[in-house]
Amino acid sequence: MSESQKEESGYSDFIREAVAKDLKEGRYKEVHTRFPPEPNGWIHIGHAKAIYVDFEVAASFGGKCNLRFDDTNPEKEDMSYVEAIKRDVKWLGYDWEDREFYASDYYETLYELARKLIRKGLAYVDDLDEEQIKEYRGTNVPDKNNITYTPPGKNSPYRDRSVEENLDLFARMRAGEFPDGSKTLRAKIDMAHPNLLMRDPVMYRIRREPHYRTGTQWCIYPMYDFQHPLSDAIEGITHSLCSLEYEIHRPLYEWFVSNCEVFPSRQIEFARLNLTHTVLSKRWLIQLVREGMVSGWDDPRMPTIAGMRRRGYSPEAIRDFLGRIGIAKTDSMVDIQLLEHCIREDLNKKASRYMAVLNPVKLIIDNWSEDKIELLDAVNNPERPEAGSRKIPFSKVIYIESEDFREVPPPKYYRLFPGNQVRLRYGYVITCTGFEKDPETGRTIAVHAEYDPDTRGGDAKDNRKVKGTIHWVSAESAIPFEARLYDYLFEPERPMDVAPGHSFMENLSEHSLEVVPKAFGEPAIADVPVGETVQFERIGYFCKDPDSTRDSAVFNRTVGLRDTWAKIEKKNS
RNA sequence: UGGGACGUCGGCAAGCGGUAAGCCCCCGGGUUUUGGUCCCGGUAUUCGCAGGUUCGAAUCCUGCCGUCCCAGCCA
Repeated sequence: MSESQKEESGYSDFIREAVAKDLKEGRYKEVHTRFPPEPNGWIHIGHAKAIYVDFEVAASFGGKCNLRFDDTNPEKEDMSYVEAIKRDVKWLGYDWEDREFYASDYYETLYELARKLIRKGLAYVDDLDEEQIKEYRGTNVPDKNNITYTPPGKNSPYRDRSVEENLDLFARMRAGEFPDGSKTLRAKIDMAHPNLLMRDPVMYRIRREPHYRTGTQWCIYPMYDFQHPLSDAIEGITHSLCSLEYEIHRPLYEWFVSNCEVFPSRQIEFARLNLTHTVLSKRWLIQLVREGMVSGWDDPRMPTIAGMRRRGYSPEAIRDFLGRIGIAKTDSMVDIQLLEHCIREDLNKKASRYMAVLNPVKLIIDNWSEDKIELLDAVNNPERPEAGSRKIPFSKVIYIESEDFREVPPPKYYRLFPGNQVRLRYGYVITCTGFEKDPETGRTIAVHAEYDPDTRGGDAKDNRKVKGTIHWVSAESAIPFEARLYDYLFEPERPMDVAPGHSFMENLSEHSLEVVPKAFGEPAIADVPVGETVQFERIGYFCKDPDSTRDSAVFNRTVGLRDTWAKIEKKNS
């Protein structure tokens, strides 16, 4: 949906509807959101949806969106992730201006707010260990095959310590007097609450782990539920948009807001993105990287922003996709074909056309003189005449795609076969006169044809119909390159649906990458810059990979062209 | 046998008491020097199910059923 349509149709999603209502009723005077990634991995298309929602909702109301690193777990976070996230958000087209924040910058304020809660008798230092906390919470009561959390929890014996003792203990926790895990600061809410998160949640834990930003300055770290609403408050966030799994955290979010008496941000939850044939969870992506199942975070098969960029996706196509899937509360699984449609649509308009042959077979034009080379005109982009044209050399021996020749044509095949006529794109109309086979393998090693001199450029002056047009590359000037043909990372639509005892790793596709070590391209491909996506006519879109060197190019297949012939052939078989 | 949410076409998703938008996929047909693009046409008598209210219900009420989330001192 375009911006103008959005305007016309009022607010197209429940979040904008709610925000508009808040503004109208005076609950907030402006809109201020935030994108709060944890710097513990590279961001993927699922985060892109959150970024899109956070930035675009704010923009719809003339508001701002902050970038805030939610870095309160020193064990997993580091600076390289911060840099990667910033680069990717920027690349997607979003600008947080000077509002780059870190939850770790709020540690001191957070600590003071925790003391405030202690003083109000709403927080206490607990000596229970991890196991005991779990036990006292009253969870883990199995029932048949289900699990029930019905039983109320029990109060910790340390729950009623005095304010003074709590203040003292908390200060000593900070000072490093107690070993890791020996004490926690807990909110005093209700151990019988039906919502488990409200059963005295942990606010601080002791962890002697250097933090990538604060170093060894702290040995106590705040937990998400305590830290997030307060970080939002510190930044004056009006709408704290997050995914559905935080719905159950909202009462806690509001408890901290009201008891700490801070700016009341409103948390609204929406469904996170799920995509077929891939996994969208940092935890699983990290596993793929660590176990070497992919070449890295930016492997073109990864649903990471960096992977998609390297694959050849454009930020425009990704944003278009994000706009089309909508924002709602229904758990959903979006067909990856919609993403592919978006990139094809974008690239169809933008990508320059070239000819390249992935699976070459020689075609010899017998009535063409031995050393004659002609330069022919080829249109750079039929969708954009202003993109101009280029010259491509034509000679006696050319390469064509082996699939474009059949000794015995299947029904409806209108490419090359003995006796048939076909047009060489931007070249001549030729007639197949024969072919040579390797006596040992039975494979076709060369095709013979004769050209019609009256068809230069591909136009048949008479009105004869030449149904087929095939691409080609002149052998004498062909530029060899490596093509990496990518396909879905996972075979099944839902890779996480695995039988008990099995891993999603078993669902990795065998043909997610097929390397063609020696494909041939027309001379002009040498000038394609790294990172640019082009179309190889009749094949698909390809992006020049950074692995390319001066004399050997690598092209990644972004996505193939729609292939109607493949469908017909499949139906006939 | 707890709590929180969600169920509209194969997949997303509008709809907000007045008689089921749109997009992707799929299937036909046309144009075409990419079997690409583009264009035209076809795809839910029905909204998880069952009742009820109403002149009128996907929209309101009641009850079922199904799916997801919550048992980190992760976020």
